[in-house]
Amino acid sequence: MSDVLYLAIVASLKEKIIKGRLKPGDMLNSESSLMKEYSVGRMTIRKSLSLLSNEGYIYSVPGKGNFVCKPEVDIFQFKFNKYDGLNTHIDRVKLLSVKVKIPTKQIDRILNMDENQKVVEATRILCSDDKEIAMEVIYLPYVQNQPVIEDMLKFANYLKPIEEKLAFVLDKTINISVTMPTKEMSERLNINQNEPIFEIIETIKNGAAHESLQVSWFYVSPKYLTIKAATPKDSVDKRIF
Amino acid sequence: MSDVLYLAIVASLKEKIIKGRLKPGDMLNSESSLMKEYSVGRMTIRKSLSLLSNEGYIYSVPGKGNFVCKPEVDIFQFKFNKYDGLNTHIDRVKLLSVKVKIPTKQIDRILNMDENQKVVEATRILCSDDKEIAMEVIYLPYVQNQPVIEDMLKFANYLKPIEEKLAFVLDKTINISVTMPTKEMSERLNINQNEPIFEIIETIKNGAAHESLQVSWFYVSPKYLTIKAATPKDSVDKRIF
DNA sequence: CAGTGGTCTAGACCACTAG
DNA sequence: TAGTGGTCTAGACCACTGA
Repeated sequence: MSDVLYLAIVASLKEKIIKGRLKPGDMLNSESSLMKEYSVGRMTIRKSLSLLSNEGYIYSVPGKGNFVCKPEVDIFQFKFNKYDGLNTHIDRVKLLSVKVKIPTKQIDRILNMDENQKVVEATRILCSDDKEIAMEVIYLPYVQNQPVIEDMLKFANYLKPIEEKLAFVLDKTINISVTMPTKEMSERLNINQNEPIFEIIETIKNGAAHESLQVSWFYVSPKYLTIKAATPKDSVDKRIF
Repeated sequence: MSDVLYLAIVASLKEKIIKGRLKPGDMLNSESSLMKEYSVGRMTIRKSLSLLSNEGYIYSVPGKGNFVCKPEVDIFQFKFNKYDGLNTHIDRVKLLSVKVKIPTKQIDRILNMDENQKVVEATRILCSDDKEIAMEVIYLPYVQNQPVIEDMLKFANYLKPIEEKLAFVLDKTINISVTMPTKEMSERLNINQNEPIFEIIETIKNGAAHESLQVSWFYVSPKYLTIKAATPKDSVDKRIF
């Protein structure tokens, strides 16, 4: 198979699992048995088991042994970005309004605000090729002496610098649902009032600081968005050891 | 921090990355430097680096060094199953029709069928609490002398046994979009013809055998489905070594 | 060429599990 | 008590990189 010992062992064990000779819940042979079976040192066996574990095939219980996982077949992954993930390219942003408001209870709960802290509410239209294709309402905590936020909000993906800076600790969640456009939306986005639109609620948090950065409501016609998701592949070739 | 050496080193390096003292693209100190820096053996350092690599913080280039990743902030993960992932519970299935047909070009391409092979087209209604809430059209390759497929299709999640058997090699993809119901659907599902519905196209393949098992069109009202997705957490506590 | 990461071994001690 | 996996060390050889 492979000229790398631990990969050959991985392939061999994986085959046993896939072919069903090892079933979910079954215990693998002990590491010392496997050492003899494959005529290798312990660390080589452990490297193989480690790879299988990372790929979701097995898990280990200290003092007992290594076991085949009960597989999960309903996990999907997809890549999505409001600003460059649509079927068309955003080339202009119209900033409709920027207001400082007292947050509603819902916003307050989501953003986990301080007492009496206000929010900035920004409403924007995203355009592609001079057509208005999406609308979003953004809420972010208002901090006094903030840098000129309005200039910032004129950029479609104004969070990009922050995202790059905080990338390793960013927690994002999105809720995707469907509604009918309000009158304003249907006029703005030039769609029929009985054509459905996606409603995507996105929250962005700094997971390390447990601090909410933003929540937004994003509306776009299904014309411009399809969610394509797939079961994740084995995390290939990750460095172990 | 931690009484386990490699975890303490992971935490230390992770902090440097999060705090920005190590930026994307930067090279980490070499393994031998890190050995001296933390006063541990090489394998301990490598175990730490391995964990960081698995969690997407770093990658390594043989002959050069270990580098901080350019982070990916737009990957989302969610769990979804047509049959137990809705806002309500499916408790009955009405099998409307099962036909053997010559596949359309689209189906033929998706299922990658043999010449002249036919498909089974099954149409089903999924009910919850005696309301008809979802409709699906399933296509699967027709093989002669097949076991009584109609009995099977009366079970909502009739693929479950196959999924469990093939779990480790199953590739699923779903496309989520939105349309308006056809006349039949709106009558069947008792929804207004100008209420939108989710259209979910799912393909299921055996990734090991490169064999397509099924493709289906699934229709459900947004009332019963919201997609909730989030950025994946660090793959916690995976066994390495 | 020296330095880097990749693979692999042999051996050690520990905490945990089960009979 | 014997066996299991978890952690850690010291040392070896390799292929690859860049000066």
